[in-house]
Amino acid sequence: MLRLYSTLHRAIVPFEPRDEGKVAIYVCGPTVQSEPHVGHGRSAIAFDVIRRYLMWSGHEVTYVRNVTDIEDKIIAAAAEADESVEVLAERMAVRFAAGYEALGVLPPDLEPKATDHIPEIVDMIRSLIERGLAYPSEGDVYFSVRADESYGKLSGRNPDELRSGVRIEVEEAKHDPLDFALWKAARPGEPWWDSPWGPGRPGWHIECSAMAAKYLGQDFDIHGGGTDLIFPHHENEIAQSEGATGTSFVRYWLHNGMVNLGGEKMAKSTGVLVDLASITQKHGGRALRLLLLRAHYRSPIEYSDELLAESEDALDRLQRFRERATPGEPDPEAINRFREVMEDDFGTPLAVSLLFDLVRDGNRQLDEGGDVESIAGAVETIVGVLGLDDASLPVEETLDLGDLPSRFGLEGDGHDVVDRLVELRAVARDERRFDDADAIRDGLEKAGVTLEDGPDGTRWLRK
RNA sequence: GGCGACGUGGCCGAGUGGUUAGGCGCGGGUCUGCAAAACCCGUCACACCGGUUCGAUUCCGGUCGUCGCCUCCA
Repeated sequence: MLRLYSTLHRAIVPFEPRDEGKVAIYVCGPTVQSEPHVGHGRSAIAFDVIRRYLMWSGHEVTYVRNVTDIEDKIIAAAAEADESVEVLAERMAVRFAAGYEALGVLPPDLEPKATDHIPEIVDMIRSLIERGLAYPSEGDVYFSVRADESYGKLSGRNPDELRSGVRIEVEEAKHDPLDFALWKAARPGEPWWDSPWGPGRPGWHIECSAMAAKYLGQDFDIHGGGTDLIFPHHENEIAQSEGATGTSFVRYWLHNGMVNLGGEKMAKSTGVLVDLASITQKHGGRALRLLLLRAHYRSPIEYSDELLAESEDALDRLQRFRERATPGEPDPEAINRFREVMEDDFGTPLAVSLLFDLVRDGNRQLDEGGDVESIAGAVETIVGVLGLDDASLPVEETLDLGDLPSRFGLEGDGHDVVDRLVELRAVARDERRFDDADAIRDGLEKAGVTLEDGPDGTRWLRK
């Protein structure tokens, strides 16, 4: 029985989907205003693993992740880059897609864009006005927070205690400082759409409510996003969706923890961030994926280059075992254990621990000449559900072998030359010319290539 | 100020009322021509102060500290 932590329940609760055997998931995707950073990767990976586990454990999953392609920040970024909002949004959407792919994040079943859903958004706003929960004002439309009795139930905030009034700009047409915009009147030079309230564009919260309703209906199973979205974004989504329909919006709210850098939250706005593409290119997506899965998805996690390097080493250990073992039918005991830790709020740290336990057991048995098909099979299963294989490897850089090839009568610095050098070293060792053999090994080591001698010959890997 | 999370060994990071997390690093050993890899052994852990208990790192209370949200944010 799957149990998961729901922010709304504030506890780990049994998971009971709306429809038996099916799971409908909506995860807040990016606002495509700039390049993705590690924090975006963490959220994507957290919910990707949740999705993969649910699929693997026999659920039919519908996974929706939106793209917010109209927003104040995008408009500002487009103005600064001297290009249209559409072009900038599309350019960044492509960057996000590349980042997700490098991390092995499965493409969503549906990836709706805000700008493709203006009619749905307008309809929802209209319903809110009809129900007395929203009001037009000077071309804007606002949600009336005071009219919503249950407002604050997700974030635990009491409207009377919110200090929102402090920073309200004078020109805003709100009746109450707590109210938030559903529709914003068009300003000169900005994209706009027609509406019953005049030309304008949607507010930031309403798109998710409208798109989730369209593709997943009401009372769907899981809504995900970062903890930084709990308030106000998800609180407002609940207010809008339940206000417009009078029915429950979402059954379980899941939130991933933030990625910190030097103890501070990674964020575009503060400039405290590490660009995702720079990491995936140089180190591959797998190492970062493993790094992130070693912590529970709800915990804050620290990022540093040292920690990434550590994960790379751990990944090497895993890969070496997988190369020397032939997988067969997975060991049922290991699979049960895996299921157990994952059913407990998606315990990937324990799953990773289990993975390395299997690696050690497997290596030991291989050393003793035993059979490890079932262990290797379990490893493959876990690797698959964690999505480690689908993440990218580092981009192969050219090697700098120096004068090593020429010293042994070879040319070039490609991988074929490395293969030839390894062969020459084997000959030298057979002839007990260890000076030559060690010269090749040391030279390769200097170029970042490590040799490992095994019973089936020598293999090399880049370090 | 309000809401919430958290303080674990050299570092990261799980977990538990009394018994091995795991990874990385470090020390020793086996193997190896020497290494690397692999395996084995080891490496004074649970912020502080009270309380409950036969027994607490694990439960309760307090203190100190860190982080997130309260404004756009994964």
